[in-house]
Amino acid sequence: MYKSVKSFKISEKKERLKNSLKEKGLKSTRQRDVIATEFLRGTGHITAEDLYKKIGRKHKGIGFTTVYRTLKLLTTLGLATERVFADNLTRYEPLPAEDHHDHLICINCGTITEFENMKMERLQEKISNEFGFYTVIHKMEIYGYCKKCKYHSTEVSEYELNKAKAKNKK
Amino acid sequence: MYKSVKSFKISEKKERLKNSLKEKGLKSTRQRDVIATEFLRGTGHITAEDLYKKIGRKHKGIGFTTVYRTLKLLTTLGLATERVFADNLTRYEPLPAEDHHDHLICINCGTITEFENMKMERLQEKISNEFGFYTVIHKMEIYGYCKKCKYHSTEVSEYELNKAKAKNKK
DNA sequence: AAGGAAAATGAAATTCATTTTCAAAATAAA
DNA sequence: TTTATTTTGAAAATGAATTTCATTTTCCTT
Ligand SMILES: [Mn+2]
Ligand SMILES: [Mn+2]
Ligand SMILES: [Zn+2]
Ligand SMILES: [Zn+2]
Repeated sequence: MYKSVKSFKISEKKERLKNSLKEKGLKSTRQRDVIATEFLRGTGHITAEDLYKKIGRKHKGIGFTTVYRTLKLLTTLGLATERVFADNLTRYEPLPAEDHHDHLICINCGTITEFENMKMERLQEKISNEFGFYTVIHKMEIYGYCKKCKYHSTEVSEYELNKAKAKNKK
Repeated sequence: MYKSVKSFKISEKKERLKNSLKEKGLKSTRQRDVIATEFLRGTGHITAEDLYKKIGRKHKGIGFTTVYRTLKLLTTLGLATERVFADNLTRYEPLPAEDHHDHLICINCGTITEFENMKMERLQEKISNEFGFYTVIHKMEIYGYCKKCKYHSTEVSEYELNKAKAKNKK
């Protein structure tokens, strides 16, 4: 039977999750399976809140707390990573991604584009060394207008708008 | 009378503040003067909370809210800028600084070191362009162990410790 | 299969930095 | 002064993140 590359990777990760759980004396549950599956299927950069909503549409009775805790768990187990961009929300993306990467973030439409640049990595390391630093992680984000939004930037930024909405909600 | 370069710059900035206030129909107050002075004297990367405490020692009766609002005001007027590092606290530093700069942050002692690297700036711009982005700002932070802390990292991170303290306070 | 210990769940409560509210005080123009 | 406008600051509100705890579920052992 045909199997896409992506679904293969997902099942591989789910296998890894299952093993890690057993190894640590933790339990496999319906909730963890649903949450992990839905999360790993996604394109990443999702908040616990949004994943909770996404799941809520298809599956009944999975609480926000469990989604939140499962994302934390996946992070602990090396299957996810946390990202905090300028809107100060904690987002998660599946790991291991192709490789280390940084982000371009559109302040109009919120689109997040990933990039990887070895020259940049080496330069960062060089700078770090110059100051006698030992680098653990780095964060590199470029904020601006994406290709699509570049020429329409007289409108109110949807990204800013979302922040405003988030504030006014309820 | 002798005047240091730095105090000259501070009075220059305070002059600018005074003018901006008048221009916008805002008022000059004792609080704003004290807060601006104390802030501009500092080395930057200070939270509203810490500036409030620092001021509290010398001057009586300046509320946290006013410190908070004055830092926001200075930011609006282009005399300060907000920075949010991995501990998720909003810090402020005087502007205009020498130039645009990025940060090296020690995850052991919390020391923040500034650096400026033109090669890095150009490379970022190049990457942005490749994706058709129009760059507005960028964020580049390197987290690791500083020169001092590099060889003592078996101890509990003071940076982490502060986060813990912050949590347990009260 | 039961039994039982340990872990997981989820609604509700808590935390904590940030932001807003509002009544009283201060500022500055007339 | 007088008066309109702004500022102040204590207290309240906000909201995302985290914790609590009673109940339920898992899964290991008889
Ligand atoms: Mn990413
Ligand atoms: Mn700085
Ligand atoms: Zn866009
Ligand atoms: Zn250090």
